[in-house]
Amino acid sequence: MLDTYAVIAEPSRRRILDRLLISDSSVGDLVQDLGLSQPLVSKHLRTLRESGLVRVQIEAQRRIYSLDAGPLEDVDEWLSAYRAKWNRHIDALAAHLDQRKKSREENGK
Amino acid sequence: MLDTYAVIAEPSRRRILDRLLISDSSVGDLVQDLGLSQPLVSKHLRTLRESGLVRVQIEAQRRIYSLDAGPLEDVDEWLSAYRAKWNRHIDALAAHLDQRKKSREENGK
DNA sequence: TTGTATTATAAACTATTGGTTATATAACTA
DNA sequence: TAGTTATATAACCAATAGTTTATAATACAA
Repeated sequence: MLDTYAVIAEPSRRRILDRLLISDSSVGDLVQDLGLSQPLVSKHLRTLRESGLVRVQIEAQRRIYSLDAGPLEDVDEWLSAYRAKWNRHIDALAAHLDQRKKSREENGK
Repeated sequence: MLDTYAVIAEPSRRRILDRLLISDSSVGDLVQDLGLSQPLVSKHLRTLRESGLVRVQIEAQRRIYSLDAGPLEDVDEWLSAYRAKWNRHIDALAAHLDQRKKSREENGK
């Protein structure tokens, strides 16, 4: 079984998740909207199901899939340690631009 | 070339990033601290370098690697759309617990 | 220059995975 | 019941990726 990181590494699976973010949908809906083959969608849905990112609800012959964002929280938590870093990056950029601006102003003086 | 999602899907690479979060370090440092083979570390560092997540600084025979969290911002942005969902999940849980508490209080009354 | 450290690269192997095609399963419909 | 719709599964293929072993490249030290 794939962990959450591996599951979201696959572009088609992210597209499926993004689609389910809009609304619950059947396999057929996903096939239509994403332009993927039905077996492929079913296969991706299986791994999404097994990793706990989606839930199924049987409705006659259809399976209605819905999002469960829960597992993504782990990824978010891991990312949080890095958030400070790229903010620092932005801060550095801002300082740099600020410096340039200051220089220009002084030259224009 | 692997995209950011694929790069962080690999556990050893996440360990390398986590290590670089603490301090810049040479390849040898990483090999020691993570207990991975030197060629493996070098290979992972290559993909990390190519995806822009680390930077190298040559210092004599050593290569000092440092973190660049920038690319992780894309992942964070993608995740942000889902944040509301798991918050809703937490809200639902909170509401549930609240309900239980209320019930207990009423029973105790 | 010769030897030693440090790191990168090449080659090869194995396992895994995304994808397709074909088929089975199950529920609805006429 | 027979046919149709919706989905899952199996078998297979091609490509890729992680890992190891062996070797090359580069800089320092004696």
